[in-house]
Amino acid sequence: MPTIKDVAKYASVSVATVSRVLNKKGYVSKEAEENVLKAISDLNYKPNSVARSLYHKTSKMIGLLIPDISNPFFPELARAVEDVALTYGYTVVICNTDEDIRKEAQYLEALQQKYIDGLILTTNQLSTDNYENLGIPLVALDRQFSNRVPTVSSKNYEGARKATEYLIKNGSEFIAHIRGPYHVKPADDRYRGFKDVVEEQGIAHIVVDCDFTMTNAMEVAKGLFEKYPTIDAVFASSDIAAAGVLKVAKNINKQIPEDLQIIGFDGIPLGEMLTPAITTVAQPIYKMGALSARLLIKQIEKQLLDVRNYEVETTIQYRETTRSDT
Amino acid sequence: MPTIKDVAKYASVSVATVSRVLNKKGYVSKEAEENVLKAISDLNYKPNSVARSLYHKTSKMIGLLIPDISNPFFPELARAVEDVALTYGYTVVICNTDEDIRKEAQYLEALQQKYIDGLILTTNQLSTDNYENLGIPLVALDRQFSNRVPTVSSKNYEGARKATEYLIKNGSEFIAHIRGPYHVKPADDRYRGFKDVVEEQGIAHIVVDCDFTMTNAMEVAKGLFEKYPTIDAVFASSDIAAAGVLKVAKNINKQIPEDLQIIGFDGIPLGEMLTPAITTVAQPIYKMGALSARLLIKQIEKQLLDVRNYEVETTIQYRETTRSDT
DNA sequence: CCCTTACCTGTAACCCGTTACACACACTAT
DNA sequence: ATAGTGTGTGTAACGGGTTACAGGTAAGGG
Repeated sequence: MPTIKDVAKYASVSVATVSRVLNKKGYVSKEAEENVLKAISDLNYKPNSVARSLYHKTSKMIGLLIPDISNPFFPELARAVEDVALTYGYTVVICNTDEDIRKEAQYLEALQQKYIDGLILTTNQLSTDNYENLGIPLVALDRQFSNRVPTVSSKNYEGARKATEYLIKNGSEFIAHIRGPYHVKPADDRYRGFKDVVEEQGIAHIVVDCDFTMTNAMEVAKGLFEKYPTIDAVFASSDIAAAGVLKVAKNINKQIPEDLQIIGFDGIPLGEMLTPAITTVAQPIYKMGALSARLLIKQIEKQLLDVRNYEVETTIQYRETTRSDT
Repeated sequence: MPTIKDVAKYASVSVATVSRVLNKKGYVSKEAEENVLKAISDLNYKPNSVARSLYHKTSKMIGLLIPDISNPFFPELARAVEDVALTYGYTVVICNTDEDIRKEAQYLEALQQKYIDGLILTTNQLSTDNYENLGIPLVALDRQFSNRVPTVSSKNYEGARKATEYLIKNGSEFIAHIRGPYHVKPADDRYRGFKDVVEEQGIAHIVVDCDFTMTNAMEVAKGLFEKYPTIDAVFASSDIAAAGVLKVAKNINKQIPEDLQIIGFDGIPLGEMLTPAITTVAQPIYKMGALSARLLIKQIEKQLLDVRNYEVETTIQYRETTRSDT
């Protein structure tokens, strides 16, 4: 690979002139510029971005910390981040943290040593300081953890309310909520939305815990239906959980949506692939990912943020696991 | 962030000594070592990997070029690559190429400029030279493209044969094959496996094309069932396609597996989530990803490869879209 | 004709590690 | 006493860019 020195020699100028041409900075005569340009193309010269990084202390790389790319919620998010990053000339480093504090710390250290330009966080096991001390721009995606960090999330509370109200409107009288993990903000908000509505309207209800896996959701659902056979609707905190509920319900021959309504949350593609397709409170996942990437890059490029916190709308996707459809 | 000079000053030694301690190379007295170690921990010094990269022309980063992370086949692969990479101290840069020649070229250039240490390729739009000219270790994953490049793939031809034979054994007499894109080697091999079996056994069959999306699969399946209502089995080249077929079949009230058997290929988690769960020719996806990462890192670290090409076994996951189950 | 200003260019320091090389010392072998 | 080996340490060049600074030329104004 040719270096800037080779180009300089070939074009009979100094490296400074080459650099000036490359960066379109400072004065360069037309003649010199042409020579340099020709040298660059003749030698097929590509500036070395590591050397640039070293000097500028930036890397044109951003990190995306997610719990697990194989959780179907994240690929679309990652895709959006990557798409936006690419258009601005950034590359994305994906880090699966498994919500493990040690892996997270390990990644943070590695990324910092590489002069990573910014971080999108959908995970926050470490204390806030650990992130802020990195001294680089951050965006919290889906989960918020500090009011100093710009955040992109969706209206989880409202979405949960809408879902619950919809189930009730369709005639359900005993609703189960399968909630997500406790330390996760969206799961808490969805739970609150559910609880507030059922309590306001005096509807019989039950809440059970579940992690992010479908296997767990199936176990939980099985136990639920055995213990409370009269449950006539389930609001699941994720589409994965809803899919698990659906599978169990079909196995025990419940008619969907006649005997049991199911509504999920997230709006992942899986929901539509199932039969019956799952009604869900959809978040604009791609949009959230893209938005957070833009928000991050804006910070990196020292632009002022007009809005620091985005709460995007959720919309109910009316599909086949709920009755009536308006 | 402290630099090696700060550490040297604090420990009253030269930077060379600090470097020697860091890399455990050359002679260092016990006393000096202790001082340096103390300085490192007192100052919380972390060596700057960009500077290291510049000198060593390596980056401890590997690139993973995939068509699209939101295609459910890839997250598990990416996850495996990332897990292995992490244990060897590498970070992974994910590149969604969309099978687009220009995006691929753009990534290749960016990665090369960053001194990327190696590449795992599941995509090959560019000509072989473009990859080999990078002068870095490569691994072809899922698709092979040159006998100079170590490859990890699964026995697509055999898997397809097994699937087709299984459908026939279960009594199907008119089998459709929904094949994948033409330029993709695994799709071709699966097609050949299917064709050879139906021709050997003189079974009525039809082959139709389809891309990687479920929407397309649904369109294709709809057309197929309208035109050939007597089709009694479908072998789809991917689980996504199989899911599309299943959905269409259920919509037109075909009894699965009584009226119609469906078998997919890949073994993505989705297959199990559906009801009925899709019988599929499963590839050990995680294993393939992990294997290719190890293969790549071995090359990067100049170890000799005892085996250069891995063809992993496929296994039929007997589930609910096929009859009998042995 | 002198001074200012715009334009153009090169030298060298800098970013932060790594390592070749030189030098110094202690000890053994001859 | 002298050469040779193993230790221990520092200086400086290097990797490949960027840029402050110095210095040079030409044009325009007074």
